[in-house]
Amino acid sequence: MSEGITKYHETTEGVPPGWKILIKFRSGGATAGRPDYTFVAPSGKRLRSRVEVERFIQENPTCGVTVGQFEIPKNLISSLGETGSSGRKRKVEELTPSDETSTPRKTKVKPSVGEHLKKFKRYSKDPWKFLIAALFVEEHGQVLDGVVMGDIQKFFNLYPSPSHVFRTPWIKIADEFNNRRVELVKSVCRFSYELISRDSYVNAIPLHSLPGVSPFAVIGMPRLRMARFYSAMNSERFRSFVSNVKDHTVKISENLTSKLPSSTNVINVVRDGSARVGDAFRASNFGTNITSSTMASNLKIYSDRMATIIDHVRRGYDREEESTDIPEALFDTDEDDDDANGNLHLQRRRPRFIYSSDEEDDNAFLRRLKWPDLTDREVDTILGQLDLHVANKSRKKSGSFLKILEILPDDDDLNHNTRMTSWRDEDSVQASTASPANHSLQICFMNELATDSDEEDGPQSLPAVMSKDGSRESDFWRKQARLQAEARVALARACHLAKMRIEADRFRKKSAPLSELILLPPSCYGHRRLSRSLLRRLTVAELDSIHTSLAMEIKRLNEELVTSLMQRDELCMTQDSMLVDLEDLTRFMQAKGNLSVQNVPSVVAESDSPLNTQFSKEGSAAVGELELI
DNA sequence: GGATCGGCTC
DNA sequence: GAGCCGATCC
Repeated sequence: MSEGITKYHETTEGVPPGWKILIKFRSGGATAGRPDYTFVAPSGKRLRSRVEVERFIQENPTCGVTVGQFEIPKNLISSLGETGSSGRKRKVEELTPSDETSTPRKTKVKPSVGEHLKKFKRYSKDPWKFLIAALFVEEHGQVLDGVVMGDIQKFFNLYPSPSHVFRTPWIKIADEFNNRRVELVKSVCRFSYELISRDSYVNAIPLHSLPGVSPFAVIGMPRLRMARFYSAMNSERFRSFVSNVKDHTVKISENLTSKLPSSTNVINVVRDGSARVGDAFRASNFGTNITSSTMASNLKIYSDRMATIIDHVRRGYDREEESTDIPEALFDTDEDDDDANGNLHLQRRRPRFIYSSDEEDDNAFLRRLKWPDLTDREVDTILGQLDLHVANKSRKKSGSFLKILEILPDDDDLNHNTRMTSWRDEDSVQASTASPANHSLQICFMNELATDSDEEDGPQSLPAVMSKDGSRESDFWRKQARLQAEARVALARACHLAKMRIEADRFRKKSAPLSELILLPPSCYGHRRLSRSLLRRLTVAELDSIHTSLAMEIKRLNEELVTSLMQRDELCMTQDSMLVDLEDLTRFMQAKGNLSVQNVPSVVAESDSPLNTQFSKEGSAAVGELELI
């Protein structure tokens, strides 16, 4: 009955003379062990079911048989001793972690859907893995099966962390899957790039506007959990925004208030558990939009928040480096997702801003980034504020350049966070601390408090030089010398910080994917540059769209360049005039010093920086007073 | 077009 | 779980 070479069992039972039945037990897959029957006609025609036999009879009425003559010999199946159910059970037990290859079919045995589900849910302990796995499922179809689970496992074996993806060209990853999942691989790469390089996830929206919510529904992942997942990823921003809305609604400008309804609605749907994944993300994203568009009116609130965020990021990163633990889940996987109140527990866990897997080289990789402890947006914000204040400096006499520089990160400075937090605080108590380490800060407040009168040691003592009292005058000179020394320190520091800033700018520009500069068509997702081969694959419409975007970007950059050049000219002129003032003042001071005071520290007034121009301003005031005498 | 496996329907 | 049929590989 059975043929030795093949795994076929052949019988003539249950079929008319001349016909036969081939019985084959499946050897692999989720349905391993299940028998397949093939009816073979005398002509050799193979039919897979009685339905096909019936169709065959209808098409060949002369064959002289009826469908009633065909019956699967059940007794034979059971006597062969290999039933579908027993086969499947056995195969499930054979499942091992290495149960995946590039050919998911044939040799490998795969678990049941239930097993797939269990395995899939294990991925939820790692947000990145979970999302990648969900994308695989989404791309593959509606239901978990062996093929997609094999591919997922294979993917994670090859690329166990986002940084592995980051380091591998997407085309190579696609190759690993015989280019069967090209679009998916692009999405995965794109998301991984973002996950590893920043703490906001622009591409979460495009990813999930694939019918991306469905996989979570399919596998029973409550939407709230995903909402929480995204909220946790962005929780600092999200929290900041919620606080803004809650605590500062009154203070927020009309412009911002006009945006509130939609944002708060989004938050509410997240809170009451009816949110979809995208809603949670958008809710957090609203926070960034608001800050960018209304920063001017809400600057203080925002800068405080930013300081907190930066503080958290920095501390988070430091701890990241110390820790070798496997990344913790962003949420409790075993708890009930929809708790009694349906509330998100945003505060429950400290978010992880920079993904780090358990591989050492991840940290090495992250260290290679020039500003690993600040996200692009934060750098943007800091630099944006810096630009704003540098631009305003020439117009506002109270603007303090050094004060702004204080908010830039300084590796040697452990106390930066404290100062960052209060850098906008007009009533800061630091004005009176004047610790030796805070030279530049002290100078800041010298400018800041120029009009105050309650500080004895402040610059308001400058007019004291008018006094004929010799001790007061020498006090003035001592102060001047000290301030100049401090200024030099601050200048050296400013130079260093400026270099850092330029480097950061350069790094940001270099690392900015093309998609951040222009609007790319969806088929370009996952690409960091427009290669020739990629362009060849695009349609004319897509190329036209890219061309338009590039033209717009070029125009914008040109305008930006012109503005910057004009600004630079203006600043140069201001600086020149201040230098002249400073020179005059120095000459005057030296002359006066020679006349009235014998023992005066030499004054070196070489100046090529904004700091000395600040000083020259104070000096000019002093000159004015002297001339009155 | 056969072989193989997934997955849907009943 | 059996039967049927689609999808995919070879």
